[in-house]
Amino acid sequence: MANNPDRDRTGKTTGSGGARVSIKTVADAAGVSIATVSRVLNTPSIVAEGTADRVLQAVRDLGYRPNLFAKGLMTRKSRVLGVSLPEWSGDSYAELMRGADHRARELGYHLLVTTNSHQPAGEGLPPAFALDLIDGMIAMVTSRAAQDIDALLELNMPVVLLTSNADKVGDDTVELDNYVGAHQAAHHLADGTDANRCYFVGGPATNRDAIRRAAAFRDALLERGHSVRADQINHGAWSFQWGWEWAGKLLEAGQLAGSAVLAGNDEIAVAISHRARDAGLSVPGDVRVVGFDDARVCPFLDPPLSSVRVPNRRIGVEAVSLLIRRIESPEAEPTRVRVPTRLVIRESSQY
Amino acid sequence: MANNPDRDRTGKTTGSGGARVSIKTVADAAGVSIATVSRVLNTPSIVAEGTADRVLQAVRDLGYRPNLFAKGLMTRKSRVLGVSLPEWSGDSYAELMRGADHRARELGYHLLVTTNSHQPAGEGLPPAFALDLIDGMIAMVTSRAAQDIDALLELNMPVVLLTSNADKVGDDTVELDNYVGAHQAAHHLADGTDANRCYFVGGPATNRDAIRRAAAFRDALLERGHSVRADQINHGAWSFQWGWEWAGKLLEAGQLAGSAVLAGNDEIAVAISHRARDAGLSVPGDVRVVGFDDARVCPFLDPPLSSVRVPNRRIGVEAVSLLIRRIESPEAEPTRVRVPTRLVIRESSQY
DNA sequence: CTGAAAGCGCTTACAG
DNA sequence: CTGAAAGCGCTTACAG
Repeated sequence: MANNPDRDRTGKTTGSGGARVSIKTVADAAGVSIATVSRVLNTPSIVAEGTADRVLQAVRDLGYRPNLFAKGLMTRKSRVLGVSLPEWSGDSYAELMRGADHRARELGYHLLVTTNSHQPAGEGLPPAFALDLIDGMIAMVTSRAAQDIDALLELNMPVVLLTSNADKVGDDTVELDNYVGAHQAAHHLADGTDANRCYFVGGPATNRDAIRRAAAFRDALLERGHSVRADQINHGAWSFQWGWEWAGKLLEAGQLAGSAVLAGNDEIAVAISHRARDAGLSVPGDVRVVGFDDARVCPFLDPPLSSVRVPNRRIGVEAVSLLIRRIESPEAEPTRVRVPTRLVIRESSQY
Repeated sequence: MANNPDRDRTGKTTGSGGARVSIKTVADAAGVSIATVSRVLNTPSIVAEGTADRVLQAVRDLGYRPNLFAKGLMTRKSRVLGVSLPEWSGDSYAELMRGADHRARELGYHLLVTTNSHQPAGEGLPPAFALDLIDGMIAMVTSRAAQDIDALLELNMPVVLLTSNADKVGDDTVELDNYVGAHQAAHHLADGTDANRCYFVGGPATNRDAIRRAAAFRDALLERGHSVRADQINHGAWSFQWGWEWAGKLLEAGQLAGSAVLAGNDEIAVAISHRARDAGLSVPGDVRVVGFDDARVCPFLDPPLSSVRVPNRRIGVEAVSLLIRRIESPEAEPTRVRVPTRLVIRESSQY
C-alpha cells in the first residue's frame, strides 16, 4: 500500500482542495465574520438562532475542527491532563488508569501519561516541556521525601496528589487509606495465630504505602497487648524475589511453620505461599497468608488468596474529578478524598 | 495549606513581577530581537556565539520556556504521540507502555494515551478532538474488521498499527508474530501427548491474535498428519472464567485427564490448571498446560507455567520508533516490524 | 549574522 | 446580535 496521497508533508489534514479549512473558510461559507463563527462554537447563547444554524451547517459541510494550538494560545487551556506514575506495571496501575481515562473522557479531557522511574530526585515531576501543554497534573508520590511534594506544589499549576495516608499532602489529594485494611488484616491473622508468630513483609522502607501498612500492622498487635519484635516487621521490595527470600530465611530458622503473614502486595504473598508449599508446608494449615491489592487473580490462586482490596479504579476516577474541578473552579475548596481499603478473606488465611 | 499565592486564575505560571515571561521579555533582557531569541533556541548554528550566550543567559535567568501553543501554531508539531489501546489491563499493556514511554522520552516526545473499549465500531479511533493535538498515533487493532484499519489510515496523519500477523496492514506496522510461538507450543504438546488429545483454548473468535494462534496450532497438528477436530479449537474470552468453564466441560466428558492444552493467554492457562487440580488431577502429570504472554508471574505459579513469550516492551519501543521516524521523515520507506514470540518451557507442560 | 514584519488561527473586548 | 480589530507568542521568509 502506497502512501496516502492526501497526506501532506506535515502529516496534517488537508481539505479536498488542498487548502486547510480554518475559521475563515467557515466564516466565508456562512457569510459571517470569524468572530461569529467563534461565538457559535463557544457561546452559542449569544448568537441569533438563524445565524448559528448557517454556521453550524458550514462547519459540518467543511468538516471544520478548530485548531487547538490557536485556541490554546488564547485560552491557555488544552483539556489535557498530565498523569505521572512511578512506573508502568501490574494490574493496579492499569485499573487506576482505566478509571482515570473513563472519567476524563466523560468530561472531555485527555490524559498525557508518563512515568518518573528514571528520575530519582524529583519523583512525580515530568520533564519540564510537557508542563506547558497540560492544564494540570495528577502525580503519584510514593516516596516519603517531603521535598517531592513541595516540588509538585511549586509548579504553579493545578495538581492532584495521589498518596498514602500521610501528614503532608497537597491542596487536593486522593489518599489511599492503607491503614484500615492492613489493620483489619493484622487482627484477622492474630485472631487465629499467636501474635508472636505474625509477620509483616512489605515493600521498601522508603515507600509510603509500605510504611503505613507496617504501622497499621504494628498498632493492631499492640492493641492486643503484644509488644512487636523488630523481626516481625520486614521491608524489602515489591517482588516475588523478596517474598521468596524472606520465607526461605524464616524456613531455615524453623519458624515458617505456624506463622501468619501479611504481605505488602499479592506478589510477595504468592511467593511466600509457594515457598511454604515447596517446603512441604500447607497453606493455610501451616502458614496463613494475606496479600495486598486484591489483584484479579487472587480468587484463582491456589489456594485462593486473602488480600486487602485497593479500589484503584476509584482512585483514578476521583483524581480526575478533583483535578478537573480545580481547573474549572480555581477557587474551589481544597479537597482530600480518602479511599478506603478492606480485607477480603479467602482460603489462604483461614484458621 | 492555603492556595498558592503565585497561582493565578488560569493556573499558569506567572513571573515574580506578575508578568508572564515571553520571548519578548527574553529579547529585551538580552538586547536582541525576538527573532534572534527564536533562532538561538531552534537553529543555534545560525547565530553569533556571543549573541547566543547572552540570550541563553537571559533564558536561564528568567526561567523562560517557549509557549507550546504558539510554537505549535507555527510548526504544527506538538511532540505528543497518541496511543490507542483496546483497554487498560494487565501486565502486557503495562510492559508495552513502559517500552513506549521510555523510547518516547529518549526522543523528546510525550504520550497521550486513551482506550477505545467503549466504541464498538471504529476500534482504534480516539475521539476526534485529540487528533489535532498529536503528531501521530499508535493504534492497536485486535478486531479482524478491516474497516477499522481503513478508518485509521484515512486519518491523514502518521499512524503506526499494532496488530497480529495479518494480511491487511498499514504503511508502518508492528506485527506480533503469534504464529511462530503458537506453532512451537503445539508441536511441544504433541511431542508428549497424542495429537487427538491436544486442545487450543483461546480468546474471542473475532480477535486477530486468537485467530492466528489457533491457526498455528491447527497447522502444527496437520503437519504431524493429524486431522484436527472442531472441538480441539475453542474460542471464548480472555478470562479465568472461560478457562475454568472449558476445563469443567472437558472434565465432565471424562476427557481432561490425559490432555494437553495450549491456552490463549496465561489467565486461561491458570484456570485450566486449577480446575484440573481441583478435580484431583496433576499438572503436568495428567494435564499439560501452556499459556500465552509469559506474564511475570509464570515462573512463580504452581507449577511454574510454560508460556509463549510476547515481547511487549519491544513492541512499545518499536512502535514509537517507527512513528517518530515517520513524523520526522514523511518520505521514509513504509516499514513493517515483525516481533517474534517463542515458547518458554517450564514444569506445567513437562512430559 | 540580525531585525522588522507578516502570519499562524483563534478569542474577546469594544463599538455599533 | 454582529463585525472590525487587537492580540495571544511564536517562526520564518525577506532585507540588509
